[in-house]
This record gives sequence, structure tokens and C-alpha cells, in this order.
Amino acid sequence: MRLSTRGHYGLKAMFDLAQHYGTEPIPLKSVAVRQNLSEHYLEQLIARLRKAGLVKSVRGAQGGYILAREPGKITVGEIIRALEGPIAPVDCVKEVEPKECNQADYCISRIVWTRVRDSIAEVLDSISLADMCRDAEKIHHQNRDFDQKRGG
Amino acid sequence: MRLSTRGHYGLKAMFDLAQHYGTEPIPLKSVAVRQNLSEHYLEQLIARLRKAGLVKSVRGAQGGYILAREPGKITVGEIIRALEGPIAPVDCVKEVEPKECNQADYCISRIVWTRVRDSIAEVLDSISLADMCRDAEKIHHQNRDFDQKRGG
DNA sequence: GGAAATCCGAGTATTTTAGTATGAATTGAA
DNA sequence: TTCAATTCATACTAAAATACTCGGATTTCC
Repeated sequence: MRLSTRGHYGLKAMFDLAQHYGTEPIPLKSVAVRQNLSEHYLEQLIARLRKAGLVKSVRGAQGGYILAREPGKITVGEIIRALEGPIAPVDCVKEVEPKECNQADYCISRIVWTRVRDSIAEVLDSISLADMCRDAEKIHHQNRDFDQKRGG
Repeated sequence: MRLSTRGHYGLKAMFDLAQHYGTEPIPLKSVAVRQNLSEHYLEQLIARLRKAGLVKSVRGAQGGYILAREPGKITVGEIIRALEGPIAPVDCVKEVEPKECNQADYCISRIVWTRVRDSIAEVLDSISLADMCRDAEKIHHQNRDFDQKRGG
């Protein structure tokens, strides 16, 4: 029940772009440095995100990537699906093209996995990049206040 | 975001044992036939379940496996954790021994994965084998009624 | 004793993961 | 116009995980 690094790293990258939304295109190299990820590997991930229409690229010097829509209009669910494919604890309950199983009529575990799938999707689809940015702001302030109290 | 066959098949096996709860020990071979799984592979899965205290074994001829507790007292969550380890979309939010990450203080995606983890756990921990047996009964009746109406 | 089972450890083909490597194409700026 | 920064594309690969199979030892009912 584990995400691969594609979804894990890809979300970090998209969050990074969200935090710089509204400025110039962000080169992947700077994302890689800030998020401590391999630049070459990130290239492959961002390619999927571009093909899914979630980011736009600007080629050449001073180029980079920008979100295709404002952060409030991109959900974590879209990002994860673009990177990892349809959400599905098991293949027979995939969101699209579920794999047919000859026991489908009476398979009870299917009911369990459908509920798990829906519960995951509900969480992921309810969180936007803008939400994450707000969380980041909050934590930033908390940390600052904490440091001040300690006399830092 | 996918379960391995361990959790997938293991739950089917436990459900099979639940449906036969209260009778003699059930040999793995019959479980394998009914659920259409490899017997040898099931052996490995049931070993984990036994070590986790979810099933008891009876060795020798006429032996087999029985649930260690009544079906209402065994949740899907326990079964999945026994087979797949702690629930964790990513390692840094594992239910036990989360893997430390040097960005933990300000990593926002962690918040997302914690919510996903909790949401999965809530579903799995809320479903018992007895619940699954009830669902099976319901579906069985539905199918029978449907067949009758069709004049089967 | 023999058959039916569990128990145990080793082996293995395939797939997935998590990248690396190489280089071509594009474009802003000096 | 050249250079450097950047995206884009494809191929490759080491390591790990997956999903088993295999062989045999042990236990126990009949």
C-alpha cells in the first residue's frame, strides 16, 4: 500500500512550482536543489505532468516550468493520477478500465477495496496545491513564533 | 498506491476461514481451490497470519486452520498489517517506526500522506470479517432473488 | 504404517523501481 | 552569432520486490 517515488517526488515538485506561481518560469534544476531530488529523474516525472496538462514548459535559456492553472485549481488527486495512474488498491477496482475478474459477481473483498479506493480519492481530490501553500505559511509562522519565544 | 497479492490473497483466505468458522479446521488446500489461489503461495501468507496471532493451526491429518478469534473480532486492518506491514503511503508516515527525513519539520506533502494513511486505516479498521460475511449473505440473497425473477 | 496435513527454507523468473547516461533541440542574452 | 541554460527524448541498468515454485521435514489421525 505504498506510493512510488514518482508520486512522492512529483507532488513535492508541483508544490515547489505552486510556491513560485505568478513569477518567471522555474527551471527544474532549482526545484531539484530545493527539494533535494535528482534533476534527471525529475525530468521524467515532469514530462508526465506536462502530458497530463498540469504544467507548461518554456524552453531555452531562462526557461522552466509553470503550473498550467492556478494552484487552487490543481488537486493532489490529479497530480497523483498523472504520475501513478488510476487509483486502485487492486486492479479489479481501478478507477478506469478495471481488470475483469471471473469472481466479480460474488467477490466480497472487492467491496473492501472499492471503499479504500474511494476513501483515498476523496482525500486526494479534496486537497489543492493552494491548500498546501496555506499549510506551509501556517507552519512557517508557527516555527517563527516558536523560535522567538526561545529567544532565537 | 497498490496492494501486493499478499494482502489481496490473504484477505480472501481469511474471509474463507471466516465463512467456515465454528466447524472443523480448514485445510489450506480447500481454501486454495475455492479462492482459486496457489496452495504453496498461500502457505507463506498464512504463516504470517499465524505469527501475527490471527489464525491457529492444527497439524497432521484432518488438520488445517481456524481463526484465532471470532470473525467479528478480527478486522481487515489487522490482516493487511500482518501481511503488508504498517500502513504507509510513504515511509516517513509509517504507523510504526516512521523513517526520519531531514525535511520533516517543514515538509508539507507529509501532511497529505498522513491524511491518506489515516483515511485508509479508518476504512480497514472499521471492517471486520463478520461484516464481510454479512455482505456475502446479502449478495447471495440478491443473486437468488434476481435469478428467480428471471425464471432461473 | 500411510496418508493428510502443516511447517520451513531455498531458489527463481519476471517486473518494477529508481534512477543514470547521452545527446539533440530550443532560445535568451552577451 | 555564439554561448550557456534549459527542455526534450530515448536508451540503458543495477537493485529490489514480487509472485511464485520446489523439495523435503515433521506431525498426527485413521
